[in-house]
Parts: sequence; C-alpha cells; structure tokens
Amino acid sequence: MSSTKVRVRFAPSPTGGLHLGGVRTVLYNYLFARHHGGDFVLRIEDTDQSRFVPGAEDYIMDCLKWCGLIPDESPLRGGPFAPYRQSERKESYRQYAEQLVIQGYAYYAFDTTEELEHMREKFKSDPNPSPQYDAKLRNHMRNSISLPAEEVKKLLDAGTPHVIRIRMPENEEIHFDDMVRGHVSFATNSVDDKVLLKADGMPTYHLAVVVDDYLMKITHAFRGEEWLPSAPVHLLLWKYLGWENSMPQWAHLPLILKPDGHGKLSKRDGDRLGFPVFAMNWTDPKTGELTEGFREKGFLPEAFINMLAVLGWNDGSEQELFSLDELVEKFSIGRVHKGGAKFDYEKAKWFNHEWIKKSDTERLLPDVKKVFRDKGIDISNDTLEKIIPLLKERCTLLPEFFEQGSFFVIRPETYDLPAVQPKWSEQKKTFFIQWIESLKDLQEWNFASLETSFKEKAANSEIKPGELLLPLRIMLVGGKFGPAAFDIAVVLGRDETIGRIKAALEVF
RNA sequence: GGCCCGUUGGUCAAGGGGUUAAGACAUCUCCCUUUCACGGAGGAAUCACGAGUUCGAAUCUCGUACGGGCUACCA
Repeated sequence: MSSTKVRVRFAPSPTGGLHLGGVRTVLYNYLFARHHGGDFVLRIEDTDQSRFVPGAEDYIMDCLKWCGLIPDESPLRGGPFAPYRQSERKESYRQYAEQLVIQGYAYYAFDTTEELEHMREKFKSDPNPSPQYDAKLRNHMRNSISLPAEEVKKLLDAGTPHVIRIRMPENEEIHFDDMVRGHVSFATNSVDDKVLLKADGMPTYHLAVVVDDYLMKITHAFRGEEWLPSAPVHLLLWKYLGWENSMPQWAHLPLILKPDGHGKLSKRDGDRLGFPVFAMNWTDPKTGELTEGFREKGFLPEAFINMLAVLGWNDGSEQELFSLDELVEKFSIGRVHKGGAKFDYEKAKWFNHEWIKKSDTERLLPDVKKVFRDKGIDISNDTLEKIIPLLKERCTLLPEFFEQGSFFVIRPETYDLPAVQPKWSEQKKTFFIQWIESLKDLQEWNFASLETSFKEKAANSEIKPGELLLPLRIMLVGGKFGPAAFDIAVVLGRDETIGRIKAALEVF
C-alpha cells in the first residue's frame, strides 16, 4: 500500500559474543528486506560506554559475513545515513530530548543513584516490591516538575548532573498492531518515566532507537520479545516528536529458550549442556575466556541459518531445508510463531548433517581441507575430491571428516584386534597373502575389479567373502568404520593397499 | 507483587469451526549393509484445565492454571 522503500535495521549492542537469537533477528531482518527489495542496515548501539568491549563490533560484522547476511549500510560500509554508530551520533540526540522538555513531554531529573536507591527502598512494599519512577512518585523526587522553576534553573546553571526523563501520561491507553502478535495494548500508568538522556549526555536505548529509526527512515522494526514492555515508551516518543506517521511497523520476535528448564537461552546454558550459543568463537578480552561458536564447532553457515530460520517460522509446507535464496523468497513475518521455542541441539546437528550431505564436493572442499590442516595435515585437492563424497554422509559436524577419514592419509598404527582375532585363521591369512599377489597384476584398479578379484580368490580359498571383508577393513582402516572397503582401496592405490595388508598381517 | 506476551507429542511444529490432528528431530522395532553411516518400513507419543457460543470446538469467547518477558542513568 505504501510506496516507501522497505528499510530494516539490526541494532546490536557490541558487548560480547553474538547470540543465536541475535543471529535469528538479523536473519529475519535480512530476509524481510530482501524479500521486499529493501535495505538492510547495521547500526551499532553503543550508547553505554561502561559496557564497551573492544573487538565486539568487528566480531559482529565477521559473524554476519560468515552467515552471508551482509548489510547494505553499516559502520564499515557507510551509507547515506552515516554515521552508523550511535556513539558517533551523540550530539544529535540532546536536541530532541530538550524539545520534549520544552513541550512538557519530558523533564530534568537531578536524582543521584543513591537517591534513586533510597527511593526504591523507601517505597518498597509487599504489594509493590519494585516501585517505579512514575506519576505517583516523581513529585517526591528532585526534578523539574517537583522543584520550583528558579531552583531548576539554578541547578542547571550550576551544571548539576541530570538526566532527562519522559513524562508518562496518566490514565491513557496505548495500543498498536504488532506484525507477529497482532493487537497489543498497555496502560500508561504501568509504565515508568524512563530515562531518555543519561547524565553523560548519551541517549538511552529508548531515545536513540526512536531518533535513529526516524532519521534512518526505518520502515519495519524487528526485535526480541523482551522489548515489548518498553514499546509504549517508544510509541509515545514517536508521537511526541511529531513523527507518528513515519513510525515503523513493529514485530516482536519470540524468544529462544533453554532446552531444559525454562527461561531465555544463555551462553551459560551452552557451557553447561555442551553446545555453542554464539555464532563464532568469542574470546572475552577481559577474562581471556573462550566460548566456542557454531562455526568452529563445525557448522556450515547454510545449516546454521536454515536451522535458525525455522526455529519460530515455517512456510506452511513440509519443507524444512531451505537455502538462503529460498528463504528470501518464502519468508513472511506473518508466519512467525508467537510462542518461544526451546533450542534443540540435536535438531541443529541434523540440519548440519543434511547440509553436508546435499553440498557438493566443491563447496565442502575448503572446509574439509581446513579441518585436516588444523590437525597438521595438508591434503591435496585431488585426494579431497575423492574422499569427500565417500565421507560426507557419515559426518554431522565438519571435524568428523578427520575422525572418519584420517586413515586415508595416515596408515593405521593400531587395529581393532578384538574385531578380527576371534575369527582369524591360517586360511584367512593365506588368502590375503595370495590376494596381494594377484593385486600386483590387477589390470584395472577400481571398485569392480577389486571386488571381482576378491571374490574369485575367496571362492578358491573356500571362504565366504563376507568373512574376509571385515578383516580387510581393519587392515585398511584400523577400525570398524568408514566407507566400503573397496572404495577405500581404490583411493589408497595399489601400493598403499598392499602395504597396509602386509603390515596388518604382521600383527593379526 | 504489577504489567505484557504466550500455551498442539520429550523437542520444533502444520492445522484458524466438521481432519484418521500433517511432517521433522529424538526414541523404540524391523529391513538393507557381515564396518559405521545413508536409505526404507513400522510403533509409541499431543490439542493445559474449566465454563460458555455452536448441530459441531485444537480452532471463537471468558475465566483458571502454567510458562516466559519486563519492572536500571543495560541494551
């Protein structure tokens, strides 16, 4: 209905690792923007200098890059609405706060932290365990509403530290239509006079999000459900600032919950239950503590994104595997689920397994190469091209390519003897000795010829081929795992195959 | 405590007045494979509860319960 271009933003606070839920918010933003041919903006909400964490911003951008969710405008790329870091926009916020004071929608408050604590203590009661700075209480505090005008002026002239608070109206009803929840309403009496501008001159989230969304012409705002209670403040600000007609449409996304128990999924849950919560490895610069990410755990970004997309959304069909392009095509905010979803790591791994299986060798090659390189082994692309197709259906996480396939490049040093020895015999040993000889003269070194030769020799020895297959596998692999034995022999090549059989024969 | 949001198998979920209430993960059984997987067949398992509206409610309404979020000069 509107012809204005869709513009959405992801507005993280750079305070640490990028959480699953954060990535999903980015993803929904991105999908919505692309689906509607709009712009996707990354805006850094760094208004809390006390929580500044060096490196966190670059880290977030790296995560987005890994996920393939590249913003059209960002601190890195710039754009027509630069700067994209709120700390760099500091000067622009004060005027709006002052404007609100002049219009009577906000006021100066001089209360110190101690005074606020004292107030909370003093007015705390059983029916009201957490008293709010609101219409009932602001007259008991030191602010430009409770204090005489001369005194306010005096305090201001003296440079007394102060904040600017919104003056929440009494007995009003605020309501709006949320894109995922439908109609939502609040009574203004239950909302406190939120701080808009802090004593250090920085805006709080409440002011900054409204001012920047307006200035950056944001049309749709997605954020986590934890923001719902402060939505009335934002709605009012849009109205008081006179921008009501430009207000974005809101969508409050359901939360991602702990797999066990209840509550929001946190980094701690990952540590406790043994799965990643952050997109990529994050090292806390203060403590040096490393938290493993999905990338390093061995997830493909395609799978990570896919898994996140359907955690709270589906297209109504039975399809579960979606590429990013398909998601862009099919995503609709209206089909986002309202309720929170418990995170299921098993299902997450299933997605990764599916994506590994459906990815072609060329796609997987660099990742698998890295897995081996991290183990100190360089493998040629030629070999990789041969082993990846053989290995991928048994690998759920990338590092398993090494676990499942290291024997291709490292001759086994130990054997799963209990698997062979009980049924081992001189006849079998003789068979292998003879087979080695015929292998030397084998015309074609491929699956079919190996199999034929193996079966013929087995028949001559009057042993069932099946009883020889397991020993052969152990000789080649060392254990009871891996692709078909003849497939392995093909990749190993004639010399190495014969060599391994000989070596094993010494031990069996 | 208050305010807001939510509630379909263990988990993710489709379904929005009439369905045998899909599908997926996990789980169990079997088949395939003398490795591990993949694949295939099947099983068990769900509408939180109570009222109402209706010929008929998982679907609509209201209560209750339960869960979650928020309740900072953090986002």
